[in-house]
Amino acid sequence: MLSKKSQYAFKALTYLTERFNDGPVLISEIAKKKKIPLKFLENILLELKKAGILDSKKGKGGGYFLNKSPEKIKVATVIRLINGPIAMLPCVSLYFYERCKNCNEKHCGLHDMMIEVRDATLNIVENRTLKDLIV
Amino acid sequence: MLSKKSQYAFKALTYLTERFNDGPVLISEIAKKKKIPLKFLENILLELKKAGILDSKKGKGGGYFLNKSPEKIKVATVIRLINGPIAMLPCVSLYFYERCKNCNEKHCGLHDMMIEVRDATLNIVENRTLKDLIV
DNA sequence: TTTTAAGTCCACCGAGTTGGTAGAGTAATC
DNA sequence: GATTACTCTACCAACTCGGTGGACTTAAAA
Repeated sequence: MLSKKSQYAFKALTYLTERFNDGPVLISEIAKKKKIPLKFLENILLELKKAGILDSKKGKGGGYFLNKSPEKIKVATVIRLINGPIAMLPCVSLYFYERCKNCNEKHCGLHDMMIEVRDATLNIVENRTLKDLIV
Repeated sequence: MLSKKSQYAFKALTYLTERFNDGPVLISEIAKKKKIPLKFLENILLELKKAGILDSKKGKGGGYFLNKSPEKIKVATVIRLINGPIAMLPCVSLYFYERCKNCNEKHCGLHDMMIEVRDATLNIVENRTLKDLIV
């Protein structure tokens, strides 16, 4: 399951995608419209900014905005950033790989199955962007 | 990601699948062979027993064993039992469904995408059993 | 019938994560 | 210089995860 934080992140990003090219959007506006706790949203947006997905402007007329166009921000990137690994096991993760202690990965049925699951998931989330999330 | 508990559960179940029809297997044997902390494994096996997947026998010659044949125990069942929802969002979960507070589910791109992910995953884990995990 | 092997059960624990809040600081604009 | 709005640090409660300790119960064998 995606954490609440991830769910909030996607709501906020969806909102910023709809507002893309409208200039900076206030944190408070996003929080209000998307019903996200304000201070918690601050943390999330800051994290997204540090990762280069968002940028911000201080002072009057300031706020947050997407740093690239929505079709260049992959869903998979956001999940990995806020939620962590997409794979179900560390030993089948591409970005968070860890060797499996007690199976040799060559003859492990669970391993093989989880690779299939990972690929089926990646096939979707690697090929969708924020733009695909607005209907 | 599957929790460590889930990973241990699968290791133990794999072992019991290999030993199916050999009679009860000691917790201590499973723990040793699969390198799982003994007391933690106790909890896991007990939980699997309460769910009807395993059964046990007390006293000398006792131990744990599968309650049904391995090809009748689906991977999806074990994941849901020990790890929880398979879906990435509560609003697209079949067994742990919760209504989405801030999207109407009819016009939510994230929702639609996560249904695809769920189905791709279920297509694999609903059609595999413990028997498929041994190679 | 006593011993003993083995599972059962329950309480507890430390560390980390999640979800969230408070408030001072800093930068940009008017 | 006042105002606006993001930045940053610190903090918090609740929960989960991974794990332990120990008393209890059952059942079989001696």
